[in-house]
Amino acid sequence: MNQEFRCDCPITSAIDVLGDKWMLVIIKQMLIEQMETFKDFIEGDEAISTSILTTKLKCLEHYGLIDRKSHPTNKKTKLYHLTEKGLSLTPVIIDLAIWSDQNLRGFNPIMRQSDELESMKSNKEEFIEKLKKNYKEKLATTRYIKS
Amino acid sequence: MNQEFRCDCPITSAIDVLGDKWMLVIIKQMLIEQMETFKDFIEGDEAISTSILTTKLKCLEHYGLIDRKSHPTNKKTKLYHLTEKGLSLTPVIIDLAIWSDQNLRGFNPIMRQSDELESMKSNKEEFIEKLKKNYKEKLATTRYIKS
DNA sequence: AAATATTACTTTGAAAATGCAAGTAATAAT
DNA sequence: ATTATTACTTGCATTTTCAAAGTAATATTT
Repeated sequence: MNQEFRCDCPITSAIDVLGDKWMLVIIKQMLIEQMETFKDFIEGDEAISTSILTTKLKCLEHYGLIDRKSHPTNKKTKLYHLTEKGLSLTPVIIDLAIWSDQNLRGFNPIMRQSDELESMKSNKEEFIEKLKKNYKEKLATTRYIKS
Repeated sequence: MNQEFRCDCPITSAIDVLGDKWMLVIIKQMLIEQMETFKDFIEGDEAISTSILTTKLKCLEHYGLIDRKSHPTNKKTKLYHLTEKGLSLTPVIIDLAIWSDQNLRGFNPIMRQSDELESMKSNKEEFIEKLKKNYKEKLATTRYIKS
């Protein structure tokens, strides 16, 4: 978060913020896997450690990609949700999914197959809009009921 | 390049390969700034060090995103070029450019303005195809003439 | 032909980022 | 009242990054 940017290139600046092992993974977990609490992330397949999670959540908040609210009924739980700025990374996430499906299967044999990949490829823009709409709707209704 | 992948998620796998400060920067430098030699990268605005450059070029080659050829007339120069696999990251690069332009200007005040950004946003698919075509055409003709 | 410069590296060691394990404070459940 | 859960923090080890110096092959200059 200090000495933030290497140069004046917009692409490099994006990588200065998002280019590490965790920032985009956390955004993906929120957008696609509906994760919203500290516990959700800790228990995720990617197995992030608590210290890094704390650091990265603060960084995501610093750049305005997520917000952090108290749970309405459980005071010890914090809820992390994507902001519009965070949601606007959906195209990047989807492009990475498509690219990975087409170019990384030979390197990661256990990579899972998704039924959504065909729809992603053929109607990318539509898929992106659906994902974003879906996220916002779930936010507006029943998200934190599990806790 | 060892213990490569965290889990079976395609998006996380893409980040396992591309999620660092350099992999996508180098691909951008090749695609947009027509860099192709070791020296080109060393002298770039991002100021990569020689040891990291060596490591990252090897990694990019390992995943088949670039290839490495001898210069046809200068034997001490190696030429690094994007493969089809590498070129297929163009959508990711463009999405990052658009996102950065819209969301990071407040954090990096020196970020440069590009005339191409409007065209990127309004005709994304077309812009991507043009960039790729352009890259291939330059490769086929006059690239390494400067050396 | 000899000396110098260039290119693409490798090596070394220090600094920074990552990550594990243990601990803590506030709240909730039993 | 005791135990469990959640969201952290702290300390330390490991891994990654990276600057500086060195090297080997080739090219250029004198």
